[in-house]
Amino acid sequence: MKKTQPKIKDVAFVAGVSTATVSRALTQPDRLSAPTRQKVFDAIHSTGYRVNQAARNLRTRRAGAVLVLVPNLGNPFFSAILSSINDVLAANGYSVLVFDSQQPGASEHAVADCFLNGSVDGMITLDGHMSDATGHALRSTNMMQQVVFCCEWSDQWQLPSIRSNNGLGTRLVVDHLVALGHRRIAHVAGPAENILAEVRKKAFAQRCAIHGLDISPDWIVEGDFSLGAGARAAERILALSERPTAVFCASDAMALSFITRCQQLGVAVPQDISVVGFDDIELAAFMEPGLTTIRQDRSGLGRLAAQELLARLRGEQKTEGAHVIFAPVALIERGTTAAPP
Amino acid sequence: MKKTQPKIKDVAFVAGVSTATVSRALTQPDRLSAPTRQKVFDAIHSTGYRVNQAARNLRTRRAGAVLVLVPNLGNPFFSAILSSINDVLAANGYSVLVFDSQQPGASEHAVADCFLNGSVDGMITLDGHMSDATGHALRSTNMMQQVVFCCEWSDQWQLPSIRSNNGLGTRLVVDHLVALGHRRIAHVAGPAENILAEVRKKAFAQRCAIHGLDISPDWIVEGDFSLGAGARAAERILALSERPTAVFCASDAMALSFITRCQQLGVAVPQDISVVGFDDIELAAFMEPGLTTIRQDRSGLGRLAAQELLARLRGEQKTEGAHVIFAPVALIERGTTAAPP
DNA sequence: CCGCGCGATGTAATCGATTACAATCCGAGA
DNA sequence: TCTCGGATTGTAATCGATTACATCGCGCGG
Repeated sequence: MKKTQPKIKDVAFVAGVSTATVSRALTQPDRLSAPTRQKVFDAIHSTGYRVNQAARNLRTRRAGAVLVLVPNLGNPFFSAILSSINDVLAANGYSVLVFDSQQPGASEHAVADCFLNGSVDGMITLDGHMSDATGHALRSTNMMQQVVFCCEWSDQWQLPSIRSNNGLGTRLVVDHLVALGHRRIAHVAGPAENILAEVRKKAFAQRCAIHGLDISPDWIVEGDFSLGAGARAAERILALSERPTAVFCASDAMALSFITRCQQLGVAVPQDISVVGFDDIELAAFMEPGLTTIRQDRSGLGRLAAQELLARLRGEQKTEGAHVIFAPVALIERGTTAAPP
Repeated sequence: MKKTQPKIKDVAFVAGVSTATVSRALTQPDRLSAPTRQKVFDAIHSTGYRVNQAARNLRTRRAGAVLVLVPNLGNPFFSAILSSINDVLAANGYSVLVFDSQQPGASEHAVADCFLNGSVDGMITLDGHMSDATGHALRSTNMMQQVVFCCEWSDQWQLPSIRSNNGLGTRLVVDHLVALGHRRIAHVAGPAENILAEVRKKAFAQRCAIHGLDISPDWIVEGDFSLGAGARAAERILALSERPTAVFCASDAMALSFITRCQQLGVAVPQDISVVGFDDIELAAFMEPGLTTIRQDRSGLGRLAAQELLARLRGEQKTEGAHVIFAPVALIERGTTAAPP
């Protein structure tokens, strides 16, 4: 049993060639004659050689890793996206380093400790927030070219962004409810500072206006995408004197707990009130009644983001600045919407 | 604006010291005199210096990264654990590299490509399966010392393992149901080859026997922890001529869809049938009725696993071989259990 | 006053792979 | 026959930090 890992020199010795030849066999096999290549591969197998990544990284000034910033890793919506990002990057020889950006100061830290010291080649962030400090640090090291937003984004930084068509999704919701006959529609929004919350809220207001609906300010409730927020919103909305007949929740999690709270308060869904979510998490199909919602193509979002980043890492980025790709959305009609009472 | 990142040599020049001194300021500040240390830190700030990880890794033969193998990244149960693993490791200067072990051949690949070439220092696996090839590869490179199981485990490899007290959790479930008066209890198990499924199923049978319950083989249904499996199990169990009055599902996801399917088939929970889950995912508290279940300390599991690994990376492992730590579980009584009809 | 020991710092070897440049060989064309 | 070009392979510099060892200076006991 060997004490130490074999190095390229050992392989070269066994194969009877130089270290340069071994290295070339690894990185550009075409440049070697067939017999030499074979000798080297045999030697690699017989010695059990493995390239030392640290050495390779040092020399090539690459890291072979990508940072993925996730706001709240525990949220299943994000982890599905992470999963598909991981698949694509792994298939292309990149490792995925994850960081939870909700950790206090984690985002700064992650960027500082991983990006600037060269331990990652690029970054995909699912978090639309990017502090000035982080942004400037990235810019000053020319790393801005290797950052891609996914799902969320920030208008402050001109960066490529893969996102669902939130405007369309919202319009589909409003149109669906209006078609059913609803004219009093509430909206449980995401947190105020969130770009998705903002876009969906604005699209909701616009679409309602187009249909000539009169939306009371009381019907717009701010949430935070979480389960708890849906329940709280239900209490507020059901307590209103002029109660809406339908609710558009900006996330499935909120829609879910909204419905639960309605049931607990003796309000039937969809008979008394219709509810629509956003995301189409797996559970939406497995509740009773099934949740009517907007499907986001989570694996597509992750895949596209990973591919966009890969293209940039290869130096193929066509467009400079912001390059926005919209992933498709679709209305999935299930059982939580019906005609108003 | 600088073209290139400053290196240690540049800092040394600015500070008027040698590179060795700068390096020492970074890694063992105590060994420097106060004024020198100050000079170096000033120079580091003024140059904007960042250590090059690849170079450091090469020299120190460390990677500063840990691999986490997750079966199905999209599963929120795992992502919560991943999140706490991440917190602990990040706080200790390690990056977290994730891999989805469900990718075909990914597990082998991940270990081969990351572990053996030195790009990670250790591994936490949430997947109880470890192929012979992987295990032997780890052993042959002395990497076995730096592997920790979390949640799931394998008896084949004598490795430290952090797990919930599955036996106790299962006993709590059975005792609870028996105390309510149930004597005909079904079990929706996990997949056959899964260690958690096996342990819970066995504990279930044993505890039922202790209570003198006669469990029909028809009442033991194999699932796979997923939402779909719960619905299918419900169909099978409700169709039985001799129907059980309570069901213990090996995961909350299965319990949830089991209940949904019951409702769809006109069977009331808990009036007609009681249901208990396992995990206590966040949603369990937000459904109606609330899901009675066994709480697993997900963040504790992740934290303990990370700490165990850190101890081993520091070379502090006390015990050789298998070191099992049990995380506490607790019965959370909500609304899906009641006395039998 | 000498020399020992210790703390602080510098010099240079080292980690292991990549790659610019040089050397060699071989066949084709003049 | 000689030269030129291309394909193949070797030599050695290089990436940037760490650290063994050497050096220096200083205080203190003998």
